[in-house]
Amino acid sequence: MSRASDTAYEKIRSFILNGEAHPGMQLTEERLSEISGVSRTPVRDAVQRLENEMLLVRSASKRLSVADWSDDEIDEMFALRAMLESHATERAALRMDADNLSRLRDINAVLTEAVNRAEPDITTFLDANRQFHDLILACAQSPRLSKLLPALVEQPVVRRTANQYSQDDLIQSGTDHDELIAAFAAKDQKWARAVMTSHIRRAFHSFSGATRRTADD
Amino acid sequence: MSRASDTAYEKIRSFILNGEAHPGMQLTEERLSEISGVSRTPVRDAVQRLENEMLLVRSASKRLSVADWSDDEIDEMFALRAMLESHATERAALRMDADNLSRLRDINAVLTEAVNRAEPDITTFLDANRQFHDLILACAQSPRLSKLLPALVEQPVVRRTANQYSQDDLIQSGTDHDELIAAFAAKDQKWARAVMTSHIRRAFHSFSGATRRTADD
DNA sequence: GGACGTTCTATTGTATACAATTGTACTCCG
DNA sequence: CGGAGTACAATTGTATACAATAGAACGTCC
Repeated sequence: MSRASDTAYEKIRSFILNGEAHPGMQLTEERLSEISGVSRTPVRDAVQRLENEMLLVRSASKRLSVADWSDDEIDEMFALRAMLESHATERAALRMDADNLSRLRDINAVLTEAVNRAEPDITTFLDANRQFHDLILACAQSPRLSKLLPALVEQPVVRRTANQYSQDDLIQSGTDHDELIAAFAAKDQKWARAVMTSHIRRAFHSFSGATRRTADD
Repeated sequence: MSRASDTAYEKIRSFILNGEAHPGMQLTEERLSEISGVSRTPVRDAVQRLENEMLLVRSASKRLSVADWSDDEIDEMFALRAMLESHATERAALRMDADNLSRLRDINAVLTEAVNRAEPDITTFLDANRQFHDLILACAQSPRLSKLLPALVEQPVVRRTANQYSQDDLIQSGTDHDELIAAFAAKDQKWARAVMTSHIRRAFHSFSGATRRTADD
């Protein structure tokens, strides 16, 4: 989109994700306009986008507030993401070419290096991880998927997940990616799909295992 | 959303769907503002929604045009819809209560009556069909799905599909719904899912069989 | 005559002012 | 003292005017 609209989107998004806003917190468009430094018009564009990603919700009558996700909703998000991203992977396996395959290898080399240090570099991991998944999505060549998936790969969850990861988990991520690359190289759609599914399901359990300490523990 | 914004959405949508606009046709915001009778501000809201549904696309540099779907994109849409709606059905099967079950029965009674006439009433069929699927989606109780699915159930395709249907196809739709109701009554998630999947896949083949006559005919 | 650059026009993007709606607090009556 | 009604405040929705940008058309220079 446009410049001011984009900066508004970025600013508001990071305002929400960097913990400056707590779930359920009410926000007026004017407040968001102050935060992002642009007028309400581009703010409204940004807000609509964030509503689609369900980072913001329009409560009762048109009042905006920061979304508060229930455990069930987060579970659902992982389930949907697993479904759609596995589907994307299956498509990508069919359409993968040598160039993109080698790009995937390069990206994962960076990722692997970052997590194998004595002190893993989470930021680099997150960045490379996103690049990796984005490239697969691009290779799937499905405009629909490209529109739907990003709304499911919410940073808050991904980030919290990564922070919960042990170093072994992080390294396993790199290994999963290696196997995906192998599946792509073999043009084996089913294999690729299966690896992606377990990759995401593991992330899910890592996340929910680390954050759900409801009754016991 | 708001009043003007909604009327803009409706007007533009029907402008596109009722064949007044041809795929690829360029549209300015001002033109859309004339069509819908409101100013550009609410038009832009509506446009953003229609972009999400991919009825409109922002070409090259910010110019709006009516979407033109390739065969591959339509295939993909059915595939995604089958996936997500089957998932919704599985969730709904778990959460279905007696009230909603009886509502489904009522809706399908209307549908069945409409398609069993000498001259099937397509409009009533479409309306009842939409209500049926919407209610299942509501019973799935997943805000995410409720946000994602509608963008995949584009009227243009559904409508064209229905028009391609033979009367037997229409009647079969009602029968599918009956079986779904039975699966819900039995609280059998897998059964419900399977019926929904084949319900949508059949619609897909009915559609693509009737409309894909690329080389011949 | 063709290609590049420049001006002009069409279109989108942004800000601001105003209208409509919703929430809130206060008062007045029972 | 409580509740309904009403005025006021806060917030969202809409219109319009203006700014920025992309496209097209024209002219000039080689």
